[in-house]
Amino acid sequence: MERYDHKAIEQKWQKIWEESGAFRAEDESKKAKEYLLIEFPYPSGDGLHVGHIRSWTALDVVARKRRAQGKNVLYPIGWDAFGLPTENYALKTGKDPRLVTKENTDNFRRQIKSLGISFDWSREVNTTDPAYYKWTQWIFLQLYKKGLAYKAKTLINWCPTDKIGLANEEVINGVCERCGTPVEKREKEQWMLAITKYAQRLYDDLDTVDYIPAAKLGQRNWIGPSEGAQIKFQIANSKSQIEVFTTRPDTLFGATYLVLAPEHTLAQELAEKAENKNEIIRYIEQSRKKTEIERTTEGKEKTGVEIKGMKAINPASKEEIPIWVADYVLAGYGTGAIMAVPAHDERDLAFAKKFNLQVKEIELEDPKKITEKVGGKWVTTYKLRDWVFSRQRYWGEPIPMIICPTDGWVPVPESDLPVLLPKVEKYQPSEAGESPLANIAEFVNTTCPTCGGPAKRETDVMPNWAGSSWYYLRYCDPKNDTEFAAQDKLKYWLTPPASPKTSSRGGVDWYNGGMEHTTLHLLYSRFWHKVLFDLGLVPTSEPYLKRTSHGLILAEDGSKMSKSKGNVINPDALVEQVGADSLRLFEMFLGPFDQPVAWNSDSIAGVRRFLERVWILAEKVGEAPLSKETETLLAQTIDKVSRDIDALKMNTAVSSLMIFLNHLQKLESVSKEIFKQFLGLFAPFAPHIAHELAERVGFTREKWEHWPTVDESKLVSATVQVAVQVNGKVRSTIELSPEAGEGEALAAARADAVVTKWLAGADVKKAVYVKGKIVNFVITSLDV
RNA sequence: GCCGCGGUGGCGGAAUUGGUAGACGCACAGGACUCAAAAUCCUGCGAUGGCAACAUCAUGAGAGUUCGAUUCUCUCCCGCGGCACCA
Repeated sequence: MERYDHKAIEQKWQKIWEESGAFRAEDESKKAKEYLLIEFPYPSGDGLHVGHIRSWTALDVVARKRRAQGKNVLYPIGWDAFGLPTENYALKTGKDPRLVTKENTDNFRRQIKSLGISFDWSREVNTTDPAYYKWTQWIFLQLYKKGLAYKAKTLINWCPTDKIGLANEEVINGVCERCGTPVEKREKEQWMLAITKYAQRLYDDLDTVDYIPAAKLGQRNWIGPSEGAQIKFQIANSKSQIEVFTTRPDTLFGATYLVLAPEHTLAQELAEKAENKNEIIRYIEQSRKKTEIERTTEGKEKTGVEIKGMKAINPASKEEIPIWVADYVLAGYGTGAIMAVPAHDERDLAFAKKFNLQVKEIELEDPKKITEKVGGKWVTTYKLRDWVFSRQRYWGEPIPMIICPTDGWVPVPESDLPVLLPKVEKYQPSEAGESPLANIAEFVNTTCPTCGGPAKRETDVMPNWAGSSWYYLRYCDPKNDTEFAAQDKLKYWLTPPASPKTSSRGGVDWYNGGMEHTTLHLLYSRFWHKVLFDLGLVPTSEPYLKRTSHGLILAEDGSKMSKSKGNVINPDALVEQVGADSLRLFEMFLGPFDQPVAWNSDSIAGVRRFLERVWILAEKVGEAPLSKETETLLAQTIDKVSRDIDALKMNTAVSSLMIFLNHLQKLESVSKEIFKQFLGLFAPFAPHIAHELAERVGFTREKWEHWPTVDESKLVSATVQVAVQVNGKVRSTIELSPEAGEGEALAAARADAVVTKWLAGADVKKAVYVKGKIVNFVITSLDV
């Protein structure tokens, strides 16, 4: 047999798989379906990251195993291609983002194909494709029609030099990433999505899905419901009232001052009548200029200013208390105003101490009774805020709205979708900081769909989160140009076959992605899905049944891989040198899948050697007797590998394949049956070499491409080793039948020569036997 | 500061409900093969003492529960990730 030539073998099988459409999911199938999903990548100019390979290979192993188990598997791939890096590259070079995206996706596609990952390429989607974003826009219109999209003023990061709105990511230590100018806050009318209307359902329905605990907890903390009271404080000698939110109405008697957030509208209004008007206005302006990062780097030192000449009345004690403005109170949470109880709150205490405010010790009231007594409301508030959906940028989906002087905001008629993103000369925003689209008269000027008069298009585009909030739906029916996906196809791919017709439980069977996406992306996507569910457009109330996460791959020194640090591993070179199968196996063997690992090329040699030993083993395949030992080890290996794959414990799955190979290698010859079963287990990890060997040994596809089953009767070996402890320390081991009872075990243990020595002249106070595991004698030693 | 996840040989890591700590792999050392080298194969490989049998110690540190703790509880230290004045 010639030596193992990974290049020839991998190219050969990749061609066969491509030409035969081996991994195409069938929309109509008698087989049970299985929908496996990875987070579709952003096609960056850096090319494929070794971290992509880790996560996609793991689900590829699952996909190949499920197919071998007779499932109709959907394992799709696409591109989340709108976004900042491509746009910034266009800003710098003037190159059309469409072109850059094409180049990058071509490169990614080539790289992924060279790894033999069993994606269904016939369903490839791209968020920047008008045939795709037509439906992203269409979903936005449904949100608008349901009253879930609205315009509101918000503060954005603004670079006065570049005249551009910045993402948080582009603000480094309070200055613009590009030019170093201090970033300001600027008020801007933006499209908002009312995700908070779904807060409680997004919270409660986590009980119906199977996410890793950290992901559920992340979502719950982000939504952050808290129960409490809204209580109105009358301002003395005025008609105005300040409404506060508190989780501790029981401490109402101890409220010795009120605090307004600087952004609170009342702060401005009350300042007008205050004795220290200018001081207050200055404070409000200062805190507005501060970026969030500045606020946080200031540490815990509290700042604030009293509204002088004005008092509020504590509705419980009827005492007059001072009113302050301070930026430790956030406008976006609760009512933007708090009652401060220094005796019961650390932050209030710190503030009170700094400004010499009264600290009043009190007896606690019943929270609900006191709330009712002072005319307050019992409410649930959430940390979750509505989703800012506008970007004053170019490389995103145009928001399909038109503003008409007579009719106001009017949605673009569905028949006119998609609103195409026009080509532009310059990717710079307009002088006023609007999207570059605002510079294109042909785009902006249009007619009102309602009155037919002249009107203007919205020039904001959507954030990247838009296209990724529903892509898993498009995979079910990616070519459909009359609906985002046909109902029967959604039903087939999202509904568990066994579930009752009335059940809305279902979704993608298994979604794996990065820990960094378990809050925002998952939450946004769940929100859109629930809206579509309410409209009767998807069959399930949740998008994903199961969610797992992978750990990052770091550079050898434990830092993040990045182009600027020059520590990025290029998978192309490894595929060339050792082959895709070695690289796949190596990444699976690297360490626990859900934990971060540092890259260490040293041990690639080990998995490459493993593949070569499998290659050589094929020469020994023939007629061979089957020993009890081999039978048991086979059963144990099937059992272990099967369970490990389903739990994503890929490193130990590979290790048990190695143990089995080590055993087979010692045999004179290996029976065809054993080798076939070994290949079955091995194929999902190293598919190319497995198929090649199967062909060479003469297995037809029907004969070997199915998942081996465990013969339970073979799983247990005839004897087990049982450790014998004396006072908790292992002194000897004995061979026992796994069924041996306590009497038999203790007798055998006492008969052991070493144990006899340890027990000589001692009182056995207690003897413990755990079946098949351990014997422990507790003795009082006479030596002491 | 809060939340989450981790800390085990020279290195990556393994250890079903508490039950023989170090599987598997890397590196290293010795041997076989070879004129030689590479590759491959065999053997060894936590630390300390001992020729050895063996003994003692050892899973970040310290305590606790238990016949028995890497695993459970408490306190503390360190690393990584996320959030951050959330009332």
